[in-house]
Parts: sequence; structure tokens; C-alpha cells
Amino acid sequence: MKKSIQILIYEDNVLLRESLTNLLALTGEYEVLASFPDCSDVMNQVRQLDPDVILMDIDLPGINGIEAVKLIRGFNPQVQIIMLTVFDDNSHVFDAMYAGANGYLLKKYISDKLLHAIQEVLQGGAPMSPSIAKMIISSLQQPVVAAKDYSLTNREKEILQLLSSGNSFKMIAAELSISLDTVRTHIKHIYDKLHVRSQIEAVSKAIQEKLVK
Amino acid sequence: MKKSIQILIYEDNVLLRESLTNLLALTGEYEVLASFPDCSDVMNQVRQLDPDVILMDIDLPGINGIEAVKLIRGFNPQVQIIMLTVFDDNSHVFDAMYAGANGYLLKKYISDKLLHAIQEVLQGGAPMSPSIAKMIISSLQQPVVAAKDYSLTNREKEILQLLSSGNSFKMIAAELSISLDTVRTHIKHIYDKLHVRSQIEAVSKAIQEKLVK
DNA sequence: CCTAAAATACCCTGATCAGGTGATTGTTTT
DNA sequence: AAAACAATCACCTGATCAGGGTATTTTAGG
Repeated sequence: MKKSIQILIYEDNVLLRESLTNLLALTGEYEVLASFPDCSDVMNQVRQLDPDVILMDIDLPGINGIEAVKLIRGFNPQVQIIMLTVFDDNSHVFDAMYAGANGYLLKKYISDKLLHAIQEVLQGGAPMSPSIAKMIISSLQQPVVAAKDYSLTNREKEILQLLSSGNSFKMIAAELSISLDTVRTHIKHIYDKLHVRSQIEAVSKAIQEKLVK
Repeated sequence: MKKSIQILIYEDNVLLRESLTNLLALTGEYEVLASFPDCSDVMNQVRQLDPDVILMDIDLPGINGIEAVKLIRGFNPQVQIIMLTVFDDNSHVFDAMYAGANGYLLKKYISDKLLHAIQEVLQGGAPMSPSIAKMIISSLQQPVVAAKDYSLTNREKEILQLLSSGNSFKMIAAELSISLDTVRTHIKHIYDKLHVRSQIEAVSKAIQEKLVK
């Protein structure tokens, strides 16, 4: 008989906590090691019980689920963590992702998707509800919008790129095989167009506004 | 009788193209308006046929799927585009996302997930294969992983931050109410620790390695 | 209490950068 | 053909930065 998947649950709602436990127990493939209504002792619990998967509610009293993930990730990079949340809004999801969660499931999809989500994280995937995935996609598509037009010529863009990579005027001149004075002329034009008065401002603005890679 | 969902297919593999068409036709809910082996006339085709959903192979001869998405998004922001790909590696996926695709399906999951994925995009979600979702999550978690330790003191970090925002030494001195020479001393220490020899290199490195916001 | 680290400050010299002015050549646009 | 733009180069002046050394005060740890 193969070893069952060991699971730890953090969920403050008693009914949901018990439903989850029952749901997982019924399958026979999963063993719920324990379930807790809060994360007050999360580090010791995870260390001692050493689960394969953690189901973590985001909205917990005391230490919230996101803080808990940070704590866990501080000493355990491999346990698979699936966040359970009623929020499909912005910041919570991102914070949880940054913290190091592996999957995100809206509570309304739990009955449909939980078992599938657990399988996915164990296979190295990142399960998430469609609307959450949509948020992530949208956030990644934002950079496309950027890149204002300062009417820089190709040569000016090239020089701004080199400057932003840490090259001095002298190095740029050598790199492009042109005179130092020519580099300076281009730099002056760049300053005029970007409305800045020093290399620092130019580089800062160029990187901030994604004028360079 | 409700109107069927109208679909356009771009896929260079003949067998797969026909399988997709048959699979969708069998359900009775979808109507394949047309299917093409390349994107040479994609703009006119999308404009005239005006589909609800487009299935787009990434690896197409001539204009590839990612370029095609950019072209389509140029005039049609609402059509739902699902990318079909054999790649679960790096850049292709990101490029497609930046370009404005709505979902991403690895070809090996097509038979299992295609119908479900179409439903999801039509409901405003973003379907994607678990491994692709994983890539996205990982990319969002990088900022957490980053930030090497150069043993900068808090004051040095503060000054590096101000420098990277475009401030001159003079401005930093004024901002922090310390002497210009003190700023210079801190700067020297920062250069030593980062192994650089100019403000440009320092700022470039600081932003590159996410030492500053 | 004592020490190490951090933050503060000053001086000097040479290198680099900013701003202004002017000029030549070739290409593109009108 | 004329005008506008792009890329190239030069010179001059004053400002800012880099690198070296030295030194005092405050903070944090053992």
C-alpha cells in the first residue's frame, strides 16, 4: 500500500474545516495530519508534522495566511501550499504569491477543484481559479502599455541603453567607435528630450519608464 | 435555439487542425468558422469572420502566433484568444502573454481541457496548463528570491535609493541634512561593497539586482 | 566598560560630466 | 532646391564626481 499524502489545514471556519477533513479522508489517498483555526504556532506545527501539502485560509485571525506562508517559507521551501480565499481581488492574491504559495483556490470552487488542485501541486503545477489566473495575466500585460514616446533617434536610444548599463561616456565612445565629443552631443540631445540634467536622472528615468531593457 | 460560439483556428498541423474542428463540431455548441495553416492574412480574416474565440498555435510558419496576437490586439481587444503550444519553456509563454492572449494550453492537454478552457475564457477567466501557471507564479516570486547581500548599512541603502532616483550628491546631502562630504564617504563605501567605480554602474547594478525599489 | 561598526566631517588631486556655441556631412521631407 | 533632421566632431568653462587619506562622535555588542 502506497503512503498517503499528508495534509495540514489552517481554516478558522469550523464547518469548512471539518468538511475539508471529511472530503479528504473519504478519498483514502489523503491523510489530514491535523487542522487548526489559527497560525499562532504554525512554525512548530509544520516542523513537527512535516506535511506534503498545506491548505491555508488567507483570512485568519491573528497571524493571517500570507504572513504564515512567509514564516513557513523561511525554513521550508518544498512543502506545497494552496491558499483558500473568498477574495478574488487584487492585493491579497499578489501578496500571497510573493510570499511563496503554490496554488490559489477560491472557496466557491473548493468542492469541484480541491482534489484536482492537490494533485497538480504535487506534480509541480500551480493550480488556480480562472479569475485569479486572469488577474495575474492582466498584471503581466500592463508593461505593454508603457514606453512613452520621447522621439529619441535610434542612435540616441542605443547610447541611452549603453549609459543605463553602466558605461561611461568614454566607454560608449570606444564601443561605438565614435569620438567622445559626439557621445556628449548625443547625450545633450537625450537630456533635452527627457527633460533631465544629469546622467543619473536620465538612467533613472530610462529604467523607470522602460525606455531600456 | 441559442447562437453557437463561433471559433477560428490557426494551426499548421493538418491532423491537429482537423481533430480540433471535429471535436468542436461534435459538441453542437461550437461552430468552427474557418481554420488556417498560417497567419498571412490574419487581420482580414479576423475582421471579416469576427469570431468569439480564436485558437492560435504559437509555432506557425511565416508570421508566428505571438506576432499574430499582437496584430489582432491592434484592432480587436475583445476576441478571446487561447494559445496552443508544445513549449512549456520560458520566453514564448511570456511573449504571448505580453502580446495579449487570454489563455494558454499545452497541446498534450488539449483533448482533456480544450472545451473547458473555451468555457473559461468566455466567462472572463484565464485558463492555462498547470506548468504554465507555475512559470507565471515563479516569475512573480522572483522579486522575493532576489536581493543579494552586499552588507550595505541602512544609511548606505538609503543613499543608494536616493541616488537611483536621480538625486545628485548635493541633493542627497540636502535631503538627509548631512554634509556633502559625508554623502561622498557613504558613496565610497557603497562603491567598494558593490565593486563598482561610478554612480552609473552603481545605479545600474542597484536597479538590475533589485537593491532598490 | 571597551571595542567594533556606523555615521559624520574635512582636504586634496585628477577625472569626468554639463552646458553653451559652432561646424560638416549626408539623408529625408516638403 | 530648400528645409529639416540625423550623426558626426571640436573647444571652452564651470560643476560634479572618484579616489586617496584622516579624524571625531555615536551606537551596538560582548
